[in-house]
Amino acid sequence: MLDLKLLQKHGDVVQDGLAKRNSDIDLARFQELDAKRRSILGEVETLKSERNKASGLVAKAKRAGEDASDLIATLSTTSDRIKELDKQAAEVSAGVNDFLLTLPNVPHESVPVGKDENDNTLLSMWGDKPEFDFEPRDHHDLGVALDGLDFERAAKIAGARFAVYKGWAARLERALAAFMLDIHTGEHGYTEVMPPVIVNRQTMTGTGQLPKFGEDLFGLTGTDKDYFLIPTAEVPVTNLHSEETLAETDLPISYCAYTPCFRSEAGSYGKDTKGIIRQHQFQKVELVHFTRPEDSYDQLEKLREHAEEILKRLGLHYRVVTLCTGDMGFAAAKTYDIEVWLPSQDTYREISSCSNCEDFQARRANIRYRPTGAKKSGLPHTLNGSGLAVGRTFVAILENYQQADGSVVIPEALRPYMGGIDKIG
RNA sequence: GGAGGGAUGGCCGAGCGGUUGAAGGCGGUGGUCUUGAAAACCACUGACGGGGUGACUCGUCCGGGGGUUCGAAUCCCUCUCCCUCCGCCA
Repeated sequence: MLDLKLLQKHGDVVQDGLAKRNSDIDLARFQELDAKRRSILGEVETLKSERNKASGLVAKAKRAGEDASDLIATLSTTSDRIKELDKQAAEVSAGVNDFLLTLPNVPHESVPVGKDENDNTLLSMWGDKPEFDFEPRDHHDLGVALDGLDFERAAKIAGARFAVYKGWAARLERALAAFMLDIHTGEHGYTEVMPPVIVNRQTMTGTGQLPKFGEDLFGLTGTDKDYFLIPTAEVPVTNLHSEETLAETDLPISYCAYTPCFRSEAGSYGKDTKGIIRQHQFQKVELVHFTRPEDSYDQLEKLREHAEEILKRLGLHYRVVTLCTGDMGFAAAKTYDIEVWLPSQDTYREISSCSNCEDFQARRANIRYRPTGAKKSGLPHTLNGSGLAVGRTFVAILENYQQADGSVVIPEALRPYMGGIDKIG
């Protein structure tokens, strides 16, 4: 959510930011609504002030045993008017709020302006493409041939876009998660968190999934609760501190969480239908930071480096791109995507997305912090990034480490987590 | 699932329908005293939003929402969460 004051005083800045995001939202309707809200509020607050004073007089009179029926009669009228105005104010405020909840974040000034993913800019590259003296196979065929991935049975028990991991594959998934968590908690200073993967509507609204993107989510039916499956651990972990005021000395707070993620993948029919690149359920290690506003862009660089470190240790070739204004997510002010090389597709695919949401989510979720010595509290910045998407890391390992005989070599760093084996197949 | 009990400021804990934003205590901050510290004593100490350069001022908030009333922390309804007992269960 954007700062109401920013919209009131610098609507042009917001309108400009929206334009860069290819949004055609018109702020005029908002300005009108907000002016109405403020005018009603001014009137009703004056009336309330009068009512409070008169109420005190009634109390005084009653205590003195005097008659106050005249006063009470006057108050009755005032009170009716207040009720009416309060109701109007609530309606208009709800309208203002609903509108605010649909506005995306304003891009940071360092973000390249562009229309879509073709305008993203290359930040860096690491490693080299592996060379094969044979035609590399894709992870789907490798996984099936090595009896690790079973799509047919997954389709039987659940449907399309699900997979069963068996034997070495299940072990590899678990090994990758443990490997990532150990590095982030042991070397990068993160605190591991295991949150609920089912959350309520308020939580989904806090990070920005709702009210606009409900079609991307799985909701739970057959219960009178308003429950949703999380699309990323960013949702429960960022909301961990919703409705709280943190001390400045608490910051930065850094959490990592390994959770399943659920996405309906509405509107992606026909995309990545083969294999486990795009699933309804996948596992991810997520990194989440709460920082002071002045520290958040330094923290974004660190966050990106933490995610990159995993790929370096696994020896996987990747590149980093800065997302342009037109390609960024709803809540982000700036985003780096880390893309890993996939030989079968002869291209780079997203394996991590690291974003600084600035105070956008903090304002929605009412996460505050109090600068040391300050009277007023402020809004911390929140950041999140994958570190990494485990399923896609699984894919990258299979494809990049495959051998001519159809076997797959286990990267050195991962062997302790795989019971010491150095090869699958 | 059944029965009962709760939710008040950073924490504990009072609170007759009428100067109660809320007693008291703890904690915190400042001060007095002291060589220093502790103790003791004194003062200050909630959040959010609006207005004013400022001293300041107005409004809202006692788990959430709704209702009764001139007036609600206090009465009624409802929801959520927590606790105790029974049942079921990993």
